Amino acid sequence: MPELPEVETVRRGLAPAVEGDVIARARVNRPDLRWPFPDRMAERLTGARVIRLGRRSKYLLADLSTGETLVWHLGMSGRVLVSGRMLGDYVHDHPAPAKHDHVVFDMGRGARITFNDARRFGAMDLVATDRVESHWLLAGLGPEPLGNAFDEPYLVARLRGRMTPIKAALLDQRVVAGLGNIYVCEALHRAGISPRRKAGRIAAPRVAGLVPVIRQVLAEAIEAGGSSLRDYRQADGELGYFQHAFRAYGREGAPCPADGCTGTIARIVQSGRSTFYCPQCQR
DNA sequence: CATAGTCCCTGGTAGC
DNA sequence: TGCTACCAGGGACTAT
Repeated sequence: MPELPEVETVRRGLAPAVEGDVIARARVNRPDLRWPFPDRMAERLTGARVIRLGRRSKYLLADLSTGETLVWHLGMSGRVLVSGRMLGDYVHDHPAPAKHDHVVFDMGRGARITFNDARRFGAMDLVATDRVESHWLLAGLGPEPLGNAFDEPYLVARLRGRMTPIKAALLDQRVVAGLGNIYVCEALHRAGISPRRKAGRIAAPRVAGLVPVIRQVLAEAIEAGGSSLRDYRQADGELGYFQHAFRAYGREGAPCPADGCTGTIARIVQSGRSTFYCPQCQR
């Protein structure tokens, strides 16, 4: 799935196709993804104007003229494709209907938005716009890593006393919202911190050092249009290219790219997921 | 509360 | 165009 940079890339690609436009017709091809869709979702979306397309963590948030907000998660394998016309320009032909095209929006200005999600871990819900922040999926999320609330004193305080490995702590969306397996591995590699170290046992200055590193790696990934491994694509169908900049993720057995390091990237499993790191320079 | 493990689902790939 | 095992970007739920 898309982690924060991928969702932000999708948001940027989608916004010009939908903001200010009306959902002329919403088609919902099945009753659920991870959870049942809200009652009468297609009817509630059809005719609504999209005021703004925002993002919180890995969630897209489409504020509608009806006073509701569409809360949209792409899960692990969710893809969003824009076809037809965007801002008066032809993007490309509508794709042939494909397996796992679960929700399709035909916009008034001629864009078509297709949400395809093979694994169906994605989700959509509708909530009153003035209560988005208390939606059950969003209420417990920690600060945005690129926002002002995520700073060195916050992270140090938040991890104090925690016995869980730093890898798991950074994946915990209550600590910081939007990091996933790839960018946690990349941030820890850049910071020179072992993913196995207990979060609360890392010297405060080193924890503090994670803050700018996390910001930097996310910013670079957004700049690159995200990382394309299997499913992820930008909204225009193009691949992101940050995967070519990975220093640790997916590089088991390859030489560590850190300056002066002669180590080899290793793969271990932590809480059931792969962690890639350099045992030599990440301590 | 914090933590670790399981499960949801499909599809791609490696190995036989 | 065989079969099987394993792996995958998330995260809620359960048990301890």
